Amino acid sequence: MPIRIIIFDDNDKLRESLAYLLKTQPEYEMVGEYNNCKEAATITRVYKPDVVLMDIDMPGDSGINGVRYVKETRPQTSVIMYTVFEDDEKLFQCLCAGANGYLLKQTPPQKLFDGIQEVIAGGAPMSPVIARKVLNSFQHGKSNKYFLTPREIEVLHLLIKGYSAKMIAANLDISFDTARAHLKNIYQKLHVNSGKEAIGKALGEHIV
Amino acid sequence: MPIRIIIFDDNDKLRESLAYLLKTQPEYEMVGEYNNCKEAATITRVYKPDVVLMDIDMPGDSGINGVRYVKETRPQTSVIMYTVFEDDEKLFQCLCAGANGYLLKQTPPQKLFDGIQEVIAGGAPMSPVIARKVLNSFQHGKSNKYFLTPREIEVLHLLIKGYSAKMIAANLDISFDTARAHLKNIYQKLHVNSGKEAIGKALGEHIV
DNA sequence: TTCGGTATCACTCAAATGAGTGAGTACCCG
DNA sequence: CGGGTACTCACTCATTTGAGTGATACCGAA
Repeated sequence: MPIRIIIFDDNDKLRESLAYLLKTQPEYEMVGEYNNCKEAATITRVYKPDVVLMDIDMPGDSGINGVRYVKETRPQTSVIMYTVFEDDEKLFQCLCAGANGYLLKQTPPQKLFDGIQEVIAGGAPMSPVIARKVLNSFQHGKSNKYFLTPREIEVLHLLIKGYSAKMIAANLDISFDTARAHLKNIYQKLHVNSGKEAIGKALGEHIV
Repeated sequence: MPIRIIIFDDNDKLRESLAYLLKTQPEYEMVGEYNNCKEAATITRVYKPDVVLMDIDMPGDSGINGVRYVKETRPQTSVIMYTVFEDDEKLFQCLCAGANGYLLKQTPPQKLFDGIQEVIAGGAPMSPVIARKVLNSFQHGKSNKYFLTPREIEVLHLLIKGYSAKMIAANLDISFDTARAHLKNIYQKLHVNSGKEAIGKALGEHIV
């Protein structure tokens, strides 16, 4: 059974030649090509594609919204971004919108075919420079610019898990008042005045 | 100039056969292989490898610490995790520690070679299932599987910012008790029983 | 029109929390 | 040895919070 593919790209020449290229391969079936993604939801619902190739820069709704339309309508459809942008902002917006792959337009056709196969197999094809950016985004290690002591970090971890002072005391085998003392010190160091603020700050600034 | 490679893996048989395999390729130079990563920092400083293949499950320091040692000592060295684990926890710990790639041990040799070339070229080789996990981690698509109402989402946002019930009431221009009523409903829907837990759950599960 | 959901508000009560103050022990480092 | 830091614990006090109960008003769907 051929892989059903739809392309959204406002560059007519590129889109058509890409469609032509895919049609020459027996394992793919082009079920649609569009120069905008306004109707992406309807199109997806009607044609049930296995794979969608989505450009970003299109008139009207951008491809970032296009991803949302497709994934909200039919989550099992794999969406591969196919664009010239290696801009961080757009990249992460696409990923957050649920894109399953991200290939730059400089990708040679054979690699594009590989990517389609990979995404069908449950993978996530990415151009090397993109994959690197994605992994780099994880390297924001705990800074600890607030000079929390080891014990305070332990307490903060439990606090983030939603533990009350009493539970923290029991968990660390210290007295209730000691747990509260640690919490007070943590709040001072983080310049907050409640556990809720501390949790927000800790999670937001990746302190832990 | 050959690519200088070091392997850390406590499986002697696998490590040695891998080293042998790499030695047969003229473009690679094996400059070391170790069954633990205790001295990874020193080894990295002395031998200046271009690429490090790092297992996770090793006696003593785990490969996750190994990544830290290598990247702290010599950031320009690329570290590729090479392991059987596709466990989420370990995966993201490795990425946060600065790994530049993540290949499962089931990867055929040719793909491993490709991965080494890719990482040298500035890419981030990942096994398909890993790449998919990584991209999935970005899909903060507000799931709202807890059926929060629009108003409750507003309240939750303020709660996450550390606002007290009184502040939420003032901010939304509603009474103190109404704000508390919304909070109580939110806690019920999230199956928690404190604001701290709600914040933890909301941020942890990317509800908002 | 009735029913359900949402949003609003009020009251009570026990428990938890934040803030302040003080103090003892242990350890490392100079 | 002395000083600093971390960790521990106790007590008070006002405020906040979670939980329970009940009520009113609006709106859209059945």
